[in-house]
Amino acid sequence: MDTNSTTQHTPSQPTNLINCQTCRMSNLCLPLAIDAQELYKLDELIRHSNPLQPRETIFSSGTPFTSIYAVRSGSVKSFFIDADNHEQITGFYLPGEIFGWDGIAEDQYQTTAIALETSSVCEIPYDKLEQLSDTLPEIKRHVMKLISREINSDQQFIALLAGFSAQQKLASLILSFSNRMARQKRSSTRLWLPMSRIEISNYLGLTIETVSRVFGRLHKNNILKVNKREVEILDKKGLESLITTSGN
Amino acid sequence: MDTNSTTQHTPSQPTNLINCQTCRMSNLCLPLAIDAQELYKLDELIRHSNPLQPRETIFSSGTPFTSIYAVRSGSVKSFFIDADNHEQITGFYLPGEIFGWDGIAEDQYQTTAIALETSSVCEIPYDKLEQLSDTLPEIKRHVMKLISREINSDQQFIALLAGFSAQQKLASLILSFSNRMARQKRSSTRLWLPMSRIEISNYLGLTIETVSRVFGRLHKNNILKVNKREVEILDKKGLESLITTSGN
DNA sequence: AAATCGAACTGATCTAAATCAACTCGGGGT
DNA sequence: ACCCCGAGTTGATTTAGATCAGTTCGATTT
Repeated sequence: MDTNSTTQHTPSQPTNLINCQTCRMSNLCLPLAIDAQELYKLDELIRHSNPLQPRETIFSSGTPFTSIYAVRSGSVKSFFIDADNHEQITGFYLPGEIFGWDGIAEDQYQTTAIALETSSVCEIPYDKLEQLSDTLPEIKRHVMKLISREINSDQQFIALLAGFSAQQKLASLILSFSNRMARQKRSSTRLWLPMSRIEISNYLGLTIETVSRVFGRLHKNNILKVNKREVEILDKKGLESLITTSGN
Repeated sequence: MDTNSTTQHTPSQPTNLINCQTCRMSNLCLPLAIDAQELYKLDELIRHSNPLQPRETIFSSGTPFTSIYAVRSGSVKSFFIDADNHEQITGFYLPGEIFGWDGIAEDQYQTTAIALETSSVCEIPYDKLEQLSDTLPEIKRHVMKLISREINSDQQFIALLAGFSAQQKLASLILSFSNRMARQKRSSTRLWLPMSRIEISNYLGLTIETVSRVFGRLHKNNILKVNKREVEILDKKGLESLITTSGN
C-alpha cells in the first residue's frame, strides 16, 4: 500500500504497522512457541484487523469456519443463542487469549463472538495455520496446548457452575480476571469489567439482582470496592478463601 | 503371543484379537477418517486394554499425560477433585467416545477418569498419534475435529448448567444418552444408566433428592418409565419439549 | 430367614436465589 | 436545563431446589 520499513520477507498482504514482533501480548499468544527468526512466517498469515466498535461481531454462529482469533486489545464475549432465543454466554476473552476453536468440528462456528468494547483482534486463517504447523512442529504442539487449555478452562467453569454458590461464582470470576490482568502485566487489583451486570449474571447462571447484591455484600465486607464496573480487590486472601471454604 | 491371522504388517506389540478393523465403534471413533488400507497404521499404535473393573482408574489427575483413550465398551466418567476435596464430574463417555484431551495443555491430566462398569478402553499414545498425523493429514484433521467437538459439548453443557431448570437438565441428560445410544446402533428408548443418582446429581449440579423427584415426576407424567437405573423413554417429543419451552 | 447395607424414593421444612417492584444515578439528545 | 433511558442498586416476597429425616427395596452376608 505504501513504502514501509524494509522487510526481507515481503508480506503477501497490505503491510500494516501492527505485527507479532512488536505485540505486547506475544508472550501469551500463539507466537509464544516460536523463535524470533521464524516469527515472521506466523506474522505473514495473521490479519491484524482495524479496531472493532463495541458490540461489533467478529463471527456469527452458523457461518463457515475460516479462522481463529486472538484478542489484541479490548475484550470479546462468545455466546450461543438457543432454541427459545435465549442467549448464553460461554466465555469472555482478554488480550492474548484465543477464541474460535469451536468452529473446527462442524466447519462452522457454533458460537457468536462480539467485541465488548473498542477492541482489536488478530485473525489467524485456520488453513494457513495448518500448513504452517506442518513445517513448524513447535507451532503444532503449541496449538494443541492452546486448544487443550480451552477444554480445561471450560471444564473448570463447569465445576464452578455445578457446585458453587452465587458468592463463590462471583469471587471466582473476579479472581480469574485479576489473574488474567496480571498475565498482561496490568494491575491485578484495580479492574475495569468490560461486561455489564446482565452479562455477568448470564455467564454465571444468576440474575442481575443477585450479582448486584453479592457485589454489595463483598463491598460491605471490605473484600472489594465496587463502583459499577470498577472493582478494586481490597482483600485478595479473603476473596480466595470465599471460594474454597463453604464460606459465610 | 500365539499364532494369529496373517497380517503382512507385523504389529510391533503383542497381537490381540481386538483391533480397529473389526471394532463395532470404528465408525464413531478415530478410525472414521482413515481408509481401510491405512487403518492398520493406526491399529498398530493403539493398545487395546484388558477389561477394566468397575471403578478402576484409567488415569489420575496430576499424573503425566501419555495417551488419549477411546471407550470400546462400557462407560467412563471423568472428574476433578477440588481444593475442599469435593468431586465434580465433568463428563460421561460411552463407546466410540474419546477422552483425555485435558492432559495435553500441562503435560499432565487435569482430571481423573474411571470406569463406571466393566469396560474396555483403547489407549492411543499421544506421541505416536502426533507422528502418525504428520504422515496422514486425514488423521490430523480428524483429531482437530474431535478435540473441537469436546469444546463444543463442554460449552453446550455450560449453557445447560447456567440456564436450565432441574427438569430441563435431567431431560437433556436422558436425551443426550438416547442420542448417543442411537449412534451406537443400540436402543435409543430403553436405556440403562451406568451411573448412580449421586453421580447424576453431581454432574448436573443438583441433589440426589431433586434428581429422584424429577424422575418421579417424569414417570408420573408418562414421559419416562423409570426403575432405578432403567429408563424407558415413552414420549420423546414430550421430553424434548420440556427443554425448549420453559415448560411446566 | 434374619441382619446388614447401600441405593433410591418420599415427605416436611428451610433457604439461597429468583422474581417482582421501586428507586437512583449518570449520561445523551433536543 | 430538562427529559429520557439504560444500567445498576435495593427492598419485599416467592419459589425451586436444598436440607433434614425417615422409609423402601434388593442384594449380600451370616
